[in-house]
Amino acid sequence: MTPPPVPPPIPTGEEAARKRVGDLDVDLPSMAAISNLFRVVNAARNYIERNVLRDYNLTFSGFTALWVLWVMGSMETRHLAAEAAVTKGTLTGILKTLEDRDLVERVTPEADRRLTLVHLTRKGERRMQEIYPRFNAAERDITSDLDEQERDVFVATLRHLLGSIDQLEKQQAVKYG
Amino acid sequence: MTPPPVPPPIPTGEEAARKRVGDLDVDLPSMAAISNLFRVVNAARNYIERNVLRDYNLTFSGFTALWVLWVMGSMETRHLAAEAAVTKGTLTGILKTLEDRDLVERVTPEADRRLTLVHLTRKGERRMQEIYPRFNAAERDITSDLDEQERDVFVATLRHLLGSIDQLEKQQAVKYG
DNA sequence: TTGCGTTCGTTGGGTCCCAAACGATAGTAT
DNA sequence: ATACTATCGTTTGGGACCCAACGAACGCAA
Repeated sequence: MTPPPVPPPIPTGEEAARKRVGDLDVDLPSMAAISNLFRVVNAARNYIERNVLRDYNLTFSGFTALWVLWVMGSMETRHLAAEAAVTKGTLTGILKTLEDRDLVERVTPEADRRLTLVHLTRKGERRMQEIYPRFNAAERDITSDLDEQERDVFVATLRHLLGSIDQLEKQQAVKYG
Repeated sequence: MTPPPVPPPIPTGEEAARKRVGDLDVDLPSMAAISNLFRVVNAARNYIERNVLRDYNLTFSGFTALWVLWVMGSMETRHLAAEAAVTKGTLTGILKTLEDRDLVERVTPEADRRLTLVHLTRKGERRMQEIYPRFNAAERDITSDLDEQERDVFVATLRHLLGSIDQLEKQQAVKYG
């Protein structure tokens, strides 16, 4: 179906960037890696939002919260925030939106009244069963042009990077903690 | 310290995700690729914001706009928006912030008074010369654990994905355009 | 020249996002 | 009991973000 055999295009601006910083002491390969990383995520996010989430009036963040609850089950706010990679304050707003739409519910456990337990409602559960196949189809669309090996290597590198950044954060924590 | 919590602090969730969707007809490798992709970008963005941009009171978006102007020179709003991967409306706000700080300036060309030309001020130029080396150092931090080959393969795959998503968008455009 | 479709940047409304401050609650040491 | 301290989720304030709607400006044709 797709004709173009291989050579991946160099994104607009990469050339200009090379020229501009040519004089300075700049590591070009890491610049290419990070800037293209952000480009890909922006494009992927837009694609998924427009082709899937839009139909359910969900933001990417809202979907992420639902997904975490769906996969891992009911959990406390702070853990959900960590899993969804947002602050507690942000999550409060996201949950408010989702709760207004009856997709999640908050419960205060009597054992410790500081906590808030969040869980999917029936409606939220049904909604996820409806959405996730389409979400995954979009994920497949995006990666379907990679062969099996390229895809596996890609995932391995992503995990590698996650580990590296985690190490960096820990070093910072030691310095300033 | 925290007593043993009811929902265990889950490391990554990849395992849980596999279990949860195990019954459904789901493509697990593409799920791993996309979800880890977003994880990495969240982590990288946080690292850069906290360790570099924070010192200059700049958001990631603000920096991106400055960077595009720095690398590619003065340009019209709609092009800047496209390069920075935000909508025109969003850019209006970003530019307002940057202009309030005298980092950029807006000029209406007489030839076509609908347009707005944006360029870096002297201060903006100096600021970028100051920031970019540190920004690039952070990029290097993040990728420094990859060997040369792994890094190059990674960049090639990112370009590959960019091309794929671009194709997908074009197909949508044909469908609905 | 008057009208009309198009192309700009901006505005408005709702959501998201963070950091910091806050109030309620819980645990512990006086 | 009375403080002190730590830990929750929420609130607040400023910015970012999208989309849809808007008005100004343009270009062209009747």
